[in-house]
Amino acid sequence: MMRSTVEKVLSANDTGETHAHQAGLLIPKNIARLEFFPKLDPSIKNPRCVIDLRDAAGEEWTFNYIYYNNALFGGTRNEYRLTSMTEFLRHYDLKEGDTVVFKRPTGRFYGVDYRRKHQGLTTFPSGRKVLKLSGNWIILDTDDLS
DNA sequence: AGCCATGCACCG
DNA sequence: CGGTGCATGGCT
Repeated sequence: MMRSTVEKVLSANDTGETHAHQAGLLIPKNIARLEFFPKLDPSIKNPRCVIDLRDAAGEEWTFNYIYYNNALFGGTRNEYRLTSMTEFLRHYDLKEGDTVVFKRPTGRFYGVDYRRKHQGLTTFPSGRKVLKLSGNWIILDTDDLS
């Protein structure tokens, strides 16, 4: 399926809040499989490519998209990452729980955007979202809040 | 599968 | 020499 956008809720490690000097976010395999990002050749070790992006404010960024795949070469790694995102994450002060949105490129540039975490937004095991307000009021079905 | 963590190389 | 990212190991 050719989706036009993908997004990920940032982990603490993604944003650097755990003080891991890891600088980027882990891409879940199901997103990698969409081939939303360029396909990386698994026959070579740690294949990568550069991704040019533009955000809603018109700022341009360059991330690296890497497939750490040494598991296919006798090691233990088998995961995708977008790296070199520190500048972007700091520029918008993105934290754990915030969401980064990627839009399929029209020309040379992918689109990047972000959405702040709702304060008090939680997700029930059923997948239903709940926004807690003051005074014990809550809002159910928060799809239209985005 | 996903997140947390780190030794070291590189670079200002 | 301090900050950053690479490449990898470790834990859940």
